[in-house]
This record gives sequence, structure tokens and C-alpha cells, in this order.
Amino acid sequence: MADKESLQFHMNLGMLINSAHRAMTKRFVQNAHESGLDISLDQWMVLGPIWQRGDASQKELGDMCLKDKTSVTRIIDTLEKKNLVVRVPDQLDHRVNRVILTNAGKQLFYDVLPVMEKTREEVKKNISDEDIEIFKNVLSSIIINLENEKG
Amino acid sequence: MADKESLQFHMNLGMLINSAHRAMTKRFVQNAHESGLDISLDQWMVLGPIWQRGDASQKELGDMCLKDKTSVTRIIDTLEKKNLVVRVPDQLDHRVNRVILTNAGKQLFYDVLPVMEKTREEVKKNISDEDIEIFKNVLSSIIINLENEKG
DNA sequence: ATAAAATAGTTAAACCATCAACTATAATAG
DNA sequence: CTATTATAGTTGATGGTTTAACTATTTTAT
Repeated sequence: MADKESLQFHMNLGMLINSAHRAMTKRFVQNAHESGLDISLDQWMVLGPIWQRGDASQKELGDMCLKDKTSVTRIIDTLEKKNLVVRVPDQLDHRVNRVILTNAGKQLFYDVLPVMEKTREEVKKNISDEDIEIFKNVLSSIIINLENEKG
Repeated sequence: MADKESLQFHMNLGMLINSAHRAMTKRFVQNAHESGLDISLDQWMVLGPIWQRGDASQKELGDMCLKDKTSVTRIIDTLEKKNLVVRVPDQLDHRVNRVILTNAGKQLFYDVLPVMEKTREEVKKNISDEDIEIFKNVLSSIIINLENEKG
């Protein structure tokens, strides 16, 4: 149906990035769904760092996922509704919440790992490692180019 | 602050794409705002094809922008509220709306053009043309890899 | 020790995406 | 011609992003 040339001819950079990102998100959710798992990509992105560290403040999660604190609040809200995480007030600094995984959260994390791996493979199929390197390089450069010098 | 190596070490492909896309969107809106223009990137993406063709059905707009018909409906709703476009029922096929630009819409389109150009330059700064080519190539490949074989 | 500034998090509003259910019209098959 | 199916668009619900305004806690600077 769509071939590379026509895609690149008809779409600008922004649209290509947008489409690729939406396709990846959709495929991840689909793959999770096919494994009987109900989780969004953003929820997964937040779950990972909590698992890695044992616990994390919302601020730390925002930094690691490059998400706004508002977004983190909402995502933790829905994760908490699903009983996957719990907010625990920090004993030392009363401004911060430590977010920790419930047992259900840990279980989900382990269950999703192979789904993530499968999705990654589907995404990278037929693309050389060198091109992936350059690709990530360009993405990093774009992010750095646009980092706000007015903060 | 953030350098390429640390970005690439800490973030996977999906997160990089997500961040880059959000940064581009944000910068476009910022640049528009600094020029006194009030428009979102998605609104702009829809405006373009209407301008190119003179008019377009919502279905056509969705195809060209790779957007869901629901999204198109909402975006046209807000563009219509802003008096930038008008929906005109098609005389031949009573299911379709032809969307056309108002004078204010045409004016905005012309005003935003240089903003878009500026944003594009900021995005591509310090990135070689060859790398941009590979970058677009990889994006296209990803999109094709993930095209739904279950539709 | 206190006033001012910084930090962590929440809330509300506006916008976009996706899914599912729905209306209305057109095209097709029998 | 009529019954089925396909297409264009809308609506409602749910989830995520961004901006701005707000609360509640530190930190800091005087």
C-alpha cells in the first residue's frame, strides 16, 4: 500500500514523526491487549522507573520520562485507580510523594516485559543498526535544539 | 544540561520520538504565539491541505493529515468556532461536508507560513542533510513495519 | 528568626487521540 | 425495487498534554 517514497514525498518531518510515534503506541497497546494486559504506553513508561528504583517521587518520574508534573499526576492517578501503584507521603520532605508498586503492579510489569520486547522487534524490523544509531542521534539533536533557553 | 550521550543512554526509542515530537509541537506553538498568532500544530496541519485544494472533505483531510475522522471533526469544530473555516454541505453527496477557508483563515495561513519555516530551521539546526535523509527513511520504515495487517 | 523564593504536587480548562455506538446518506446485490 | 452493506460524519467516554493558578511545604538570604 504505502511505500517509502510516497510517504516521504507527501509528508513532512513533523507528520512522519507523529505517525511513527502513534503507530508504535498503538502497536504496543495492541500487543499488550492480545496478551490480555490492559496498559497504555505512558503508564508503562512510568511503571518502569518505579520498578528500577523500588520507589520514586513524582518529580523524579517526570524527569526520567520527560513528562510534565501535571501529566505524571494524572498517570499516577489512573495507575492508583487500577491498584498498580500507591502514593506514600515522604517522611522527611512532606512535599513529596514516594510512589511504589503494589504486587499487582510488579506482576503487570513482568507480564509486559515480553510484550515490550516483541513491539521493539516489530518496530526495528528491516532497519540496520547503523541507521538506528543515526536515527537516535538525530532525535537527540532535535531535542537539544529545542530545549528551552527561556526557562 | 542534557547531552546526547545521556539522552540516548537513558531513553529508549519510543521515549526519544515522543519527546522530539512534543518539543517540535511546543516550539511551533511558541513561535506562533510570539508572532501574535493563536494556532495549534494540528489546526495548522488541517489548514494546509484546505488551502492547497481550495476545499476538502473531512475524509480527505483525515487521509492527508493521517488523522482519525473523530479528530478531524473536533479540529474543524474549533477552527469553525474561530471563524477560520466553514463547513458547506456537498451538493452531490449529502453525506460529505466541504470545508473551505474564510478570509480570516486565508490570512492566518499566510501569517503562519514564516513561523513554520522558522520552526523547521530550528529543528534541523546542526543536523546534516544526509542524516535527515536517513532519519526520514527510518521513520518511513517504522511506519511501514507497523502498518496494520489486520485491517 | 523571619521574609522571600524555590520546590512538590493538585486542580481546572482547552485541546488532541482513540474507541465504540450512532445517524444519515449512497452504493450494491438479489 | 428492496435489503444489505459501505461511507461520511457526529457524539460520548476515557486518557494524555499543556498552561496557569493554587496549596503546602522547604530553603535561602537577610
